[in-house]
Amino acid sequence: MSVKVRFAPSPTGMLHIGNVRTALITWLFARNEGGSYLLRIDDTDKERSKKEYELAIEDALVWLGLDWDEKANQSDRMDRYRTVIEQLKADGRLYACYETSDELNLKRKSLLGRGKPPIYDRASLDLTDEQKQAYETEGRKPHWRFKLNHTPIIWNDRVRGEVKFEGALLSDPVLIREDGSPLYHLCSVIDDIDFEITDVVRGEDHVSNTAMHVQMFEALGAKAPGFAHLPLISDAEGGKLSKRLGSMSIKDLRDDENLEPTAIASLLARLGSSDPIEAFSTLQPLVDSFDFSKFSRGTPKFDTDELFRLNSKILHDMSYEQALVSLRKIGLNDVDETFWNAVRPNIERLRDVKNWWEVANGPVSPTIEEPDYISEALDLLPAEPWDSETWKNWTAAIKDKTGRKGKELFMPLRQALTGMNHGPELDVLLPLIGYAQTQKRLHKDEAA
RNA sequence: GUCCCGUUCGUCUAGAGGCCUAGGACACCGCCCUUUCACGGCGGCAACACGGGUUCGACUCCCGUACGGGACGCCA
Repeated sequence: MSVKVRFAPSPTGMLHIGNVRTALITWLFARNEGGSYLLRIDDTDKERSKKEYELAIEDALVWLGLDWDEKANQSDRMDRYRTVIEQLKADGRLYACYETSDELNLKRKSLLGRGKPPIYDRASLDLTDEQKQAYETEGRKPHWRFKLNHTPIIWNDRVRGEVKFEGALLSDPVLIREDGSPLYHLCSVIDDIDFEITDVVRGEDHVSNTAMHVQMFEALGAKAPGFAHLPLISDAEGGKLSKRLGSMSIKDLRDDENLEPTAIASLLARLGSSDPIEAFSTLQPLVDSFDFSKFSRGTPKFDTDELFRLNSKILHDMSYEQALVSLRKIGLNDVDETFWNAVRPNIERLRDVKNWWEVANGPVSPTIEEPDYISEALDLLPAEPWDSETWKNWTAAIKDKTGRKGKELFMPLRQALTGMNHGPELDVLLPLIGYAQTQKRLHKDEAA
């Protein structure tokens, strides 16, 4: 049977680095297996779900190159959930509870205070019809819990191996709110059944949920899918991802940091796996090499510096054809192949091309520390026309005249011409700057 | 607090009792290339958390300690 997976974000905010990782790895798995990918929008929380976030999520996935074969919104499936709810009630797997949130909080605190795990005590399970009636007349509405079997729960996880849970150590999950709306656990399991999901890929923060879900699949007469729980990633300091990175949305990385989507994918696809982290300009090699068994169970550190390194590398190797669309997007319509090839080894982000474009087309503030030397150089500046040999001829002449060589010879010229002490090869750059501007920049007093 | 998971070079990891004087990748450092910087090529530095067992032998198995992560919602 071919694999079918889903990525199920809730549209309550921008995708952040952790979400993207799950989305990517799930996708890589599907594509590697030749399976299909469902984008499922978990928008059952009406309060927090927003259409704009849903669109932003889709936008981000498209940008990253993660295409989906099918899309569904949980908000469109409420009727189906209601049907299942009735079935579960009829089967006696759901029971009505009347505690308020405050009462439950109190119970949890008290349990915690006594050094016990805060597991729901099932007090409502023993309510008589009369007692329930009394609550109802009091104006209380029930929320409903799924009655877990107190038996061991075992599954074979693609990442964690055999995972064992004791049913008795889990709280009966609330599946239906007081207002009658279904909660995540219920919707997720029903959808996984209805959409015939073969493998659930998610973060390890879900392992205990999975234990409950396994019993829910059974209760609904379905075979549980396979599971893969990835370790969460932490930030470079080893702390929780939330500090800075948790708020680092994919939008920030794209718009503010100007990163290439493949840089992000290159890092997230391999971080925590035994494959080396390499800069890839397409997703295909990541698809081809994907294997859950390569992932370890430890929590890897996500380092943004690594992201920037990969980004530089990808840019350095990027062909003009590949860069073209992005260059247009940031308004660099006149950059031609010669210019691109000249500057790409010197950029870290695509928009750095702008800086070099300004260096070539002025104005710049030249740095002139040795006016006498620069003025000698100016005297030797060849007449037009200029070509790729001009720089070589010019510097050879300067070398003869001044006896300088190496860094002494070149650096002052670079600084005077570009205002910087690093940059593209000057034999390429010089003709792009042109005679007129070169002459201006070598005049120490006139900012050109 | 309880339960689960983890701990090998700075980082991501290989390692499933003798193959390990612990391998790779990235970073770092050095050299080379380039009559400059960067790019590129080559090389070097660098780790088994700690303490007990088990064993002829432990990075590998067991127990404990420490540290880190996760879970314990009418969020997903």
